[in-house]
Amino acid sequence: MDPIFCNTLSNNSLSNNSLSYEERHRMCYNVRIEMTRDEIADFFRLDSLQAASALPERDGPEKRMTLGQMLPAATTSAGAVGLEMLYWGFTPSWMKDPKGGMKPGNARAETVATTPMFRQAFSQRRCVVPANGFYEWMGVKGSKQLLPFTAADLAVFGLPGIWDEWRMPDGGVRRSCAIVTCDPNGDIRPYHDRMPVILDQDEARAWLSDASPKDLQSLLRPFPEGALQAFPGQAFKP
DNA sequence: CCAGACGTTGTT
DNA sequence: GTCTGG
DNA sequence: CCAGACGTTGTT
DNA sequence: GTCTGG
Repeated sequence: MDPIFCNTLSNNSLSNNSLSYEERHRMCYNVRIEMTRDEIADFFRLDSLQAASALPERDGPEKRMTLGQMLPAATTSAGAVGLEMLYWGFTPSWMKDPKGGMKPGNARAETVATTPMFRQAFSQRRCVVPANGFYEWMGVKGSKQLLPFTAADLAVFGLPGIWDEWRMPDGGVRRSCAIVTCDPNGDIRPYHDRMPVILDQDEARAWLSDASPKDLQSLLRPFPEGALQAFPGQAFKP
């Protein structure tokens, strides 16, 4: 059995940045990525050997991923879909010093195609992060908890994103991503005014294809109402 | 015209 | 790199 | 969420 | 007072 993904990827300097506790946890999306590499490969219809070579093994029990960590993602290179790890926090190629700079973890569906920061990535560098859940804040100020959601009919689903590559002075590169958000559906609206765009297998492939901007944009809509399940009994304090 | 921004979300 | 704000 | 702005024009 | 920017 393949190992399972975890929250903390040791030996990776990119995940070990200096975000404060507050900075890490005020971010909108807390994503659940708890699946085998085979399950990830299956979702993207890729060979499990490729997943095994591109993605690291688990090194801990955590499964809630947040900004500043490395995420498994499918990207397209020379027309072929492959897997890699991307830093969550979009770091544009023109950024002078990625430490402390602007590194958004989300891109709005309404603006991702046109806003200067994202436009080129939208047309040329799209990715999909596999997930099997996400979390929304629940409760009153002072005692908020993270409420888990899953997609009723999708054990694994895809979170569309965009990525860019930042060249380090020493010649190394950091590939990073942002995940696309949209209006909430009726399941999420009680908790938040945004939600991640959620794609099934076919839609994920379409997002990774060279589809027209119009067709790409049409993928970025709220998940059908009633298709998400909340698990209040599993809510937790981070 | 040039300097500076360029993004998202919102809690312990 | 490209747009915007002063 | 809080601090700070809140107006206009626009160059050698 | 209300909007915007961070």
